[in-house]
Amino acid sequence: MVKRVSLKDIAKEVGVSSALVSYVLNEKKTGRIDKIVAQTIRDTARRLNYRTNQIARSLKTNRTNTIGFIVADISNPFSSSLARIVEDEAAKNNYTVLFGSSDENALKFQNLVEIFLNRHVDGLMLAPGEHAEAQIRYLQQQEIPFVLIDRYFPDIQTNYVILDNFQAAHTAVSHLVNCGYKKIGMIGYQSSIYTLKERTRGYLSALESLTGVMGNALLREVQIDDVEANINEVIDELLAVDEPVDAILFASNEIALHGLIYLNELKIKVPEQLAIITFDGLASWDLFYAPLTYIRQPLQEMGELATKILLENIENTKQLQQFNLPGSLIVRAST
Amino acid sequence: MVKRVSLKDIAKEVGVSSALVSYVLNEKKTGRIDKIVAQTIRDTARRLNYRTNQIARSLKTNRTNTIGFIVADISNPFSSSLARIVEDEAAKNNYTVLFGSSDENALKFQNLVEIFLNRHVDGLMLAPGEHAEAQIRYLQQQEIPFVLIDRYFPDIQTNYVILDNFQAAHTAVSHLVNCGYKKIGMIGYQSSIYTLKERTRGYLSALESLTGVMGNALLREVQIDDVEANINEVIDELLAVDEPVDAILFASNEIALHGLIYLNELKIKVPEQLAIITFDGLASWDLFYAPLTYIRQPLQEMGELATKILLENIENTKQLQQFNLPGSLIVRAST
DNA sequence: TAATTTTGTTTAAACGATTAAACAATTGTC
DNA sequence: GACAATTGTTTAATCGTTTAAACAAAATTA
Repeated sequence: MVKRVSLKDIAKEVGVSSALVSYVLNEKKTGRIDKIVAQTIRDTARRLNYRTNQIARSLKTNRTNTIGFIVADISNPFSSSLARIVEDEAAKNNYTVLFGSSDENALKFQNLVEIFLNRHVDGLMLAPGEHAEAQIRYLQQQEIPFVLIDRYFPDIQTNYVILDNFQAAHTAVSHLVNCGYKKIGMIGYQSSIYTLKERTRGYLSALESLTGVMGNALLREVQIDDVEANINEVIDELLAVDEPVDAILFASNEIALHGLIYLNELKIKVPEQLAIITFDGLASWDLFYAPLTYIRQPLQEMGELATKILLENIENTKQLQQFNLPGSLIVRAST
Repeated sequence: MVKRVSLKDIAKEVGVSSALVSYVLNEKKTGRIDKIVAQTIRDTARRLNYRTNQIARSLKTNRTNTIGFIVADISNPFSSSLARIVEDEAAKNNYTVLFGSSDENALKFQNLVEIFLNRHVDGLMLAPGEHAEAQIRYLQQQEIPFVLIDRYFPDIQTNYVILDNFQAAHTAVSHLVNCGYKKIGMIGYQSSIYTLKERTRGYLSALESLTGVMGNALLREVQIDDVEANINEVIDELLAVDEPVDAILFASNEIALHGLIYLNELKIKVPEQLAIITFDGLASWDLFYAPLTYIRQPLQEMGELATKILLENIENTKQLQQFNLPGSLIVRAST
């Protein structure tokens, strides 16, 4: 690689000290520096195609202008859309984002945190999976700025931005009840992640208060790290019985995707035979003959807000900020 | 933030010089260092939870163990799948990947390259859009290791890994002809990107050689940065005429997605009225009542190969490596 | 036993920036 | 004209590593 131009190279070329070059290029002490000298320095920097060595700067300033973002699964549109929003928002503030995907694997999550800390990110944005509590506590203890997104731990006081999952599930069930569906099932995740648990809690609570049905006879769960493993099976459990459900709430785009594929196979008619409602919008919902009714998460707002909170925490330690954002019900053809 | 433990802290604790600590932790001069001292150093490092300051190391070694990857659009599953593959492959070799999404915007692409170079990435993996030639030439001139993926410039001698787009399009058309379709249209991108042009060239060439049809009367193009802008219009041009096409080749998952949504609106029957074939697999193709026949790109191989080439180029400058990988035809219900 | 080699460790410079403090030259004040 | 204030610039230390070179002590050789 060609040797890069340093402050010293510019200084030598112009005939001044490198300190002066630094002051000029960083626009410090602007009042005191000779205008002509300053302009010469700027011109020379441009001519030599000078580019700040961020590594050296970071070493001195102890700031990298970098944030680390660990999503649950980068190949899920929920994560990748969020990734883009956060990247754009960070870029506006002169920050670069390092991404990592934990794939719902606690060890991978931990390794990514390690890697990011080694690289001295200024802060972390995290969508933590199961068994990440210790890691989160460690970050707190080290006073490393971070914000949780999409997921959080009720037992740990942290910054977070999440969907109000309880309310969202409640809204979904309430909509199905209003449409006249009587036997409403749900397929959620078999996971201890609190925000996901809130979805099933919202479902159960709504069922009870709106239809008087108690218990979770119609609730089924799939593996979070391998939805396809038992999705068909649980759908069969809800449908291939004497009194099948007449509506299903899917707890995520991923569950809905694989669920619908199986419903296609079964040639179930939506919404005549079975109504469908799901969490998360997806462009491809419109590929299905009955475009899905869904709970829209305010991704843009979540991403912007989480970035804002994180950057504020990096700049100066602030009060805890916790946001439960409302989802919105988008009614379409499947209910 | 809590002050972090440095080599010096360990050295003080153990009562040796920080050089010795460095040698031990990096396993250099292993033969000469006293085994007991070495073990004490390792134990102390662990006890104090020492973590290398990569910033300082990078400044000295001029290596960051980081690569920058600029994709065309991180929210497209093609890009995000590739991103995950490259991330995993890089991690195996102890590299971290910085991602950026150019969104087919030459300026954004340029800015991302700048940002990555400022951060001293050791190399770049790029899916360049239009007007990126100058930038690529600059990288060459600066002798910065890089590899192009998915796209390349025939006029510039670089490392690249791409799909054999000409052959893939040829295969697609050939399949349609074999199925008995007579009037085969294509919707591609209105773009000068060479690998995309190759798709239309493959289509035209196959049409000519297999059916004797010359010219591009049935070829339509949509905007690459806004597919939805005119996709409906061009579909109308192919269908709402006296002799409509009986098959369409879509040049990407994105075009196919929006195309199918419109076909759903039009209540066109696939494949009875119209056969569909597309580039790129997508889990959601199965949401469509007639799961799509498609050209599968060897993503895993592309990602692994490109990473391997890039890392080889970082370690030591190697011969140019150029790969045109074959796609595979996955025949399903839409043709 | 003196000279040499080996072993174990330290010293010190370097990477490229930032920045407080020092300094010289000029300008202003009384 | 002496002193102070301002202006413009440089000096030098520092961030936390790496690593060649130096060095002292112990072991080996002659």
